[in-house]
Amino acid sequence: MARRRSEMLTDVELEFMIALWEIGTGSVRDIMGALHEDQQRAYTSVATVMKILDDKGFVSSDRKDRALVYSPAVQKRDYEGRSLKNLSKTLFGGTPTALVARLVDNEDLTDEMIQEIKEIIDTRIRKDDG
Amino acid sequence: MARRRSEMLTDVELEFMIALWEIGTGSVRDIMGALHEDQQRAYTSVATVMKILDDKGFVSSDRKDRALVYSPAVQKRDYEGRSLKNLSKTLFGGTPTALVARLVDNEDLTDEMIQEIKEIIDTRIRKDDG
DNA sequence: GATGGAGTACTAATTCCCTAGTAATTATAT
DNA sequence: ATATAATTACTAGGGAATTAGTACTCCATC
Repeated sequence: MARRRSEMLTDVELEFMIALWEIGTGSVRDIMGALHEDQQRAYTSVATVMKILDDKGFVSSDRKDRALVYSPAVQKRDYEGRSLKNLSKTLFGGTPTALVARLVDNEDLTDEMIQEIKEIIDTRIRKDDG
Repeated sequence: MARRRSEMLTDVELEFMIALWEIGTGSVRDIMGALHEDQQRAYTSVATVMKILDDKGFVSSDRKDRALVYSPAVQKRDYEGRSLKNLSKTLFGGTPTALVARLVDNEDLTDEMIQEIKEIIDTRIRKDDG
């Protein structure tokens, strides 16, 4: 611990966290193997970023044999929520409503997607009632 | 022009763009005055960032008298969409549905907000039909 | 005990962001 | 014309991100 300058992950840090979230727990070598990218990275580069993530509090580490095994200290769903809150705050005046309005504004969205979104909302409303 | 390393604005750049979007068009001094922040910034700092935004293509500049007058080259709604697409891609597997699901997952959301969101969706669906 | 392999820590180089000062330029007022 | 004010261009320095090399530690095996 100590860094924690930003609450948000950088692009590369996010890539690494996504890999770790997928495998749940893993060594540097495991994480290196789980990365989705085309770009090759040296083993030591991966190790360095994992240490930074540890410093920032996004992961925790345990020593198994001689290797460090990393686990997420922040769950993906939490970070997703944090990201949405951040985006909502910085760009949509803190109102999630405006965010959704812009989202469904997008021409790329198919009717099916809109329907799915509608169902998500309706489900949430029904859950509140019940 | 020339930089355009990232499609996305940094935090400070976004602050400045928000100021410019609000006033529509303005000189360095105008933008400095429109900034929402507590933090004071030197005139030359604002000028430097505006030049970078120009280099990156987010604004255009015209000389009026001796001063440069900046205008957005990217509209706020476009950047909002770009941000959502980016977030959707990096964190939600490219599916806006998952993004909305996480958004309405948030306990902070009041019933009123959920209702508003529902109306936004319903309006969009009706618009498609009509 | 020496050697080798695996892993971590340390360090470094590059690049970009952020801030702001100084110099140069241009216009205005006297 | 000269002094003054405003603005931009150039420059620099600190901090962080990214990448990766080197050195060092540990353990196992010969």
